[in-house]
Amino acid sequence: MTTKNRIINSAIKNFLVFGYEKTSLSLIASEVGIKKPSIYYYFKNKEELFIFSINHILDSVEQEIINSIKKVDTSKLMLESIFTCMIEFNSNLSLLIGNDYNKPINILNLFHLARNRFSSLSERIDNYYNFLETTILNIIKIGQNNNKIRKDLDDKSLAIKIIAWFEGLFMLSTIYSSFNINTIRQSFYDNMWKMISCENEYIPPKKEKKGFFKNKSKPKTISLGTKW
Amino acid sequence: MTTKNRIINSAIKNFLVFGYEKTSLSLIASEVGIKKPSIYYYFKNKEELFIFSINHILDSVEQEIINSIKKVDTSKLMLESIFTCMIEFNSNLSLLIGNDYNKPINILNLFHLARNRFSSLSERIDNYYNFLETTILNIIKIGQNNNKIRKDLDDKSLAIKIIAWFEGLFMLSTIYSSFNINTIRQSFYDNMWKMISCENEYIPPKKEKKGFFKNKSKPKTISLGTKW
DNA sequence: GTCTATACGCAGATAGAC
DNA sequence: GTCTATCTGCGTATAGAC
Repeated sequence: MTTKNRIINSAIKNFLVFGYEKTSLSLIASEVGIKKPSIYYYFKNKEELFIFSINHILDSVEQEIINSIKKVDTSKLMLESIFTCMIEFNSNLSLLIGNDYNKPINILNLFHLARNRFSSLSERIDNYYNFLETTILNIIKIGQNNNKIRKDLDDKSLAIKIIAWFEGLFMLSTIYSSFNINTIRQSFYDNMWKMISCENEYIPPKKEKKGFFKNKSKPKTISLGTKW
Repeated sequence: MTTKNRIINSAIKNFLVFGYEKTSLSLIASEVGIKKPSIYYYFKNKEELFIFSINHILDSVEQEIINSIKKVDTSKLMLESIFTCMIEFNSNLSLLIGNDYNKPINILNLFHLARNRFSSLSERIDNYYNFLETTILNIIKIGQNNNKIRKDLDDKSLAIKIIAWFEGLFMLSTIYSSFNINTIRQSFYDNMWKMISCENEYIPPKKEKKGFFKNKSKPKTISLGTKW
């Protein structure tokens, strides 16, 4: 592994854990086992190192998603493989960070900072989400054509919704300690599929008239009490 | 408005836009129209000011959610009012930031930083999500009892999923410029309700046998091509 | 390529006058 | 309560030797 690569690795690690400002070049240098001025031999400044790191992460995750989709051939499995891929990419980043840091990692955070600070990264991140959106949209269309995904759901807005769902889960797992993504990932995906797919076997309740929900009849008052 | 309140307002504003490190006390002071050492009269240090600000935000949003739920009486409207409340709280923060900054705000970012840095905030944020989770869970239970929300969806995991969904939308709107939350908020909610509610009028396709999806029969190969 | 030495600026924070 | 003046530390970045 070249010095340059070791610098990049350490940079990604520290940017993920501490953010941009709090990551110091001295820290990166000491982790790599060189002195601070040596970093300037490879990168013009901190900004260039950061931009390089983020681009590197985005290139990798896009490539992994493309590869993983190719291995399966149903819309259900394709969506699942994107989901798995995103989770595993996250896990790999966690691994990169190592056991020393047991703080949750949050790549979205870094993306947000990257966007605000550097316009070139703003474009790159848009490209990434554009790629995700188009990919998922196409999978949905295939699923709808094959009668596997509900046609009453608008494809375009469903695509965005799925992305938001995935990202929201990652986000939540880093800011809500009671929530562990690994314990629910399978049930989450199954449940999501249940909602969007034609395999839905829900049988409407028989005690209510079918028109009930459409009427503007005043529903029973539901006490929210103080219990919760 | 007291000096202390003006400091807090400016602090929230700057922490939201620039994050913790990049927000300097000199900047806050100059915005408020005082000198830096005056801040130390009200707050022990930068850390205390930050912790105070985050607690202030969380208290406000919790209160707004509690108030907004009380005004409606069906599970559909309750969920919708939580969603609306979260969106409006976000808009209010945008307003606070003012037109000068047209960068998207992202409160989740700040929560993540807060968690990692200060353990008292870590607890406070957990409390907030616990509150959200319990509130939504109870609404779901009411909805399921009244045959308005699908009973084949697990209530507890649905609650988490809804939170992830909302937060994911906010997150996405700040890191994906093609996506504007305001243009899709109503269709998003309607669509979500379509997925979780008993009002689902989806009719399974007639050309396929019902057992088709359950068989492990090899599906047609779907070419992903290079077009996308 | 990697180092030592060092410039420079700005951050958080304090002392003490008014 | 608010200020001026000042301390201290650490960050990015550069010059130039080896």
